Amino acid sequence: MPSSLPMKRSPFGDLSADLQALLNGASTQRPFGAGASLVEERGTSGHLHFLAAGWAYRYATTRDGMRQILAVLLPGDFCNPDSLSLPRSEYGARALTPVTLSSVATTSAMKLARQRPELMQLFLRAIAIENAMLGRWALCLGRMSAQARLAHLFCEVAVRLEGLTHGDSYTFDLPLTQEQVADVLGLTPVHVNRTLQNLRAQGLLETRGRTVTIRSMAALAQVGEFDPGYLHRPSVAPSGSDEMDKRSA
Amino acid sequence: MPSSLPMKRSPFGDLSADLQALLNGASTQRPFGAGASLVEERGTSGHLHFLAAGWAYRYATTRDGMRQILAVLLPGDFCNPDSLSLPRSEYGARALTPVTLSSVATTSAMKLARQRPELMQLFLRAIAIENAMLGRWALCLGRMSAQARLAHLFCEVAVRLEGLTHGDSYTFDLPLTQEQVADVLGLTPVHVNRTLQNLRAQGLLETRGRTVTIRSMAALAQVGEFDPGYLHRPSVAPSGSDEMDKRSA
DNA sequence: CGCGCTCTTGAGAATACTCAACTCACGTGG
DNA sequence: CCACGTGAGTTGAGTATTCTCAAGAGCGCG
Repeated sequence: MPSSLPMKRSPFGDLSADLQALLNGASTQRPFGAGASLVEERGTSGHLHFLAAGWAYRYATTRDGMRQILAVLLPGDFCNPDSLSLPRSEYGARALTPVTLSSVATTSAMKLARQRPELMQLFLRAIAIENAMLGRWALCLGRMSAQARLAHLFCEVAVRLEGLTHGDSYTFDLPLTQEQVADVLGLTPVHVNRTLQNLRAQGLLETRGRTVTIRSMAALAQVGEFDPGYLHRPSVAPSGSDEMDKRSA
Repeated sequence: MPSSLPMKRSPFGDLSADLQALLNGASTQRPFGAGASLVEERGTSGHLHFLAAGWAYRYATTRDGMRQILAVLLPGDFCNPDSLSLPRSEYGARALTPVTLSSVATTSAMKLARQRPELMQLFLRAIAIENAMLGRWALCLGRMSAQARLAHLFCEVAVRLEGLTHGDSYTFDLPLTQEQVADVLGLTPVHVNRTLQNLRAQGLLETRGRTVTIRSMAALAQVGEFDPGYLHRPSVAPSGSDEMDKRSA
């Protein structure tokens, strides 16, 4: 049931004409409820899923059921870009909020991509950015404190949302429970709770319900060693000139 | 200085004719000594580097100089596959042993790839596999014990080397110091040392100098929750039928 | 022979975890 | 309208894993 897409933008710049065509032409667009499974861990669905609306996450689990969230997915992200070249998905994906998913058979996507180098390059770029984000996250998991990881997460989400910034302060809704945040950070929910209280006590953050307010992005970025360059967003200065961390908490 | 490549195989299957052509035609092939910097962190070299011989690693660092190794690179791997679509590299790469590097300007690589869909798909697949490996590693860093991470690392390297297996036992040379292993695992060298002693005491491993012997891959894979499927190697059964973990330590 | 690098060991400390209980907000049904 | 149940957030106390600092042993190389 092709229909025109709500998304005009994506993290890869404006939604390219080719991608629009692919999604409008060959895709089915479907809603899912919060918590729904969008991609099966170790599944072989053969479909590429584009998150047209809503939040989701990618995760992997250990044998004893512990979960690591590998990515928080925002509108305009692909749920499983690697499905284009790998037969099976190594991770699962679930909806955090009600979502709208545009799905295309990977065969159709690749067929069009072979004809349109621009689309192919968009795919390549999408996976490369996933890579940069995962690499950055591995650095956080392996080498940064709980507090720094939490700060980094908030900074990243704030920047990716491109929320309206009032000066140096950002406000947004984060549809993640502390337990889910713990699964992103590789921590326990209890420890996330206490770390969050630290950040609040330092005046870096405020939370009311699911609404997060970053008091000073510069200060929080300092704590989380956050430099937005790795996101490769057109809207962010290509780095090198870091106006961001000239301040301290 | 084009010359014929020593590599006949790569992790992506036999080295495709197109890749051979690219590397033989437009590339410069250069040797580097152990420890040499192959890719600059945050650099913008504009070159794709193919590791024709030797070991290397990809890494990222924190502000205070701590290092996380993001990938161990073996012959046949690309050092920086994302250079194809991203202008700046988020990580650095260094040689672990003396290496031979085949380097191509990313513009040349992409130019050829636009003409040869097979090459483009090889690139896409290479990045997708990087992604799968990084995702798996994030799971290890976030949710697995020091012992499990170490076991996982040994299993992964053994499988990727495709070393000759004597029954269930693997032997290979690992040109990593314990400090470098610590940087892979997100641990301190001291703790790596002690964890290694644990694995040895359990009879899972032996080490003599840089030579590692995995006594029982099945048992070690059990400890490290290692399932080779995520490597997407042609030589490994596509998973589903796991003959690997029917045994325990 | 001595220097440097890696590996090893010890002891104490920090970070993060476990278990358990309690609060709070919210929605449902009696 | 209120009792109840549920899920999320919070708090406390004790524990475990991992880190830090420090020093010593082994080994290769100049």
